Amino acid sequence: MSVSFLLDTAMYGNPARHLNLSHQPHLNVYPSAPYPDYSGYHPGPALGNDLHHTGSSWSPGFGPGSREEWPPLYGHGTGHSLPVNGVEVNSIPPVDQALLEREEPQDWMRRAVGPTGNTGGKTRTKDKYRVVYSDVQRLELEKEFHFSRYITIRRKAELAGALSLSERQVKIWFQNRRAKERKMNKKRLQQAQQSSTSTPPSMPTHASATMVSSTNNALMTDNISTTIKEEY
DNA sequence: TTGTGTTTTACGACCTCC
DNA sequence: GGAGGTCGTAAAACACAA
Repeated sequence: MSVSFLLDTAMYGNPARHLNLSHQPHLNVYPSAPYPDYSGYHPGPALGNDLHHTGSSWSPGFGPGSREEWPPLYGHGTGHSLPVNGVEVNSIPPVDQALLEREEPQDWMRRAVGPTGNTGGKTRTKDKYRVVYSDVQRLELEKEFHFSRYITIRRKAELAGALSLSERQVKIWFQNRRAKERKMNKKRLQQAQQSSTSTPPSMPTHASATMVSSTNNALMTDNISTTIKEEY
């Protein structure tokens, strides 16, 4: 349990899951929910613990084109650090695998996929069908996602290095994450339509308002791909 | 426990763009 | 042709009610 709960409750207001931080001390790195409102995410004071994302708004335009000009996120010799609760802490050290991994997923990944990406046509072993990313890995991926739904080549490489994931894993994660968001938007839209047909028109709630906003975001994503590519 | 529904990784097929 | 997009899906991991 996990980041998903943290993020769900933080961003989606889903109380269904429970987080036991006492067993995951490393999560103290992120003691508070960095994204109070997922759909209506507005960077502000709440993002004080997210240095590399400050100064930009998470808008349907998905951030400034200057994103690539930022220094590498973690431990690339830049001395970059993340402020936590107003206290500067060292960047998440790539060498601290205990924080990054519940296990050593990359080991079996390398075995299963191999340097060429395939070992005889079957890429999934029966040992482990898939790995479970660590809380830190997922949190950092989420943070990046909330900055921009489409990760650039450079950021993908940086993030992969910082999180001990392959670039392919990062790419797939972003694809799955976008799919998740589309799915949620679709669900919200259906619920809104159902409620609008079954009940008399009423003032839009915060939820429905954010739904529309979020849906618009999703609808706009078709144009984002080209926008991001232009950054390269 | 266990059964069940949901979420999370990972992939293949297919499409678009350069 | 390669890279990366969506879409659909498989199966592990997980949450939770009974």
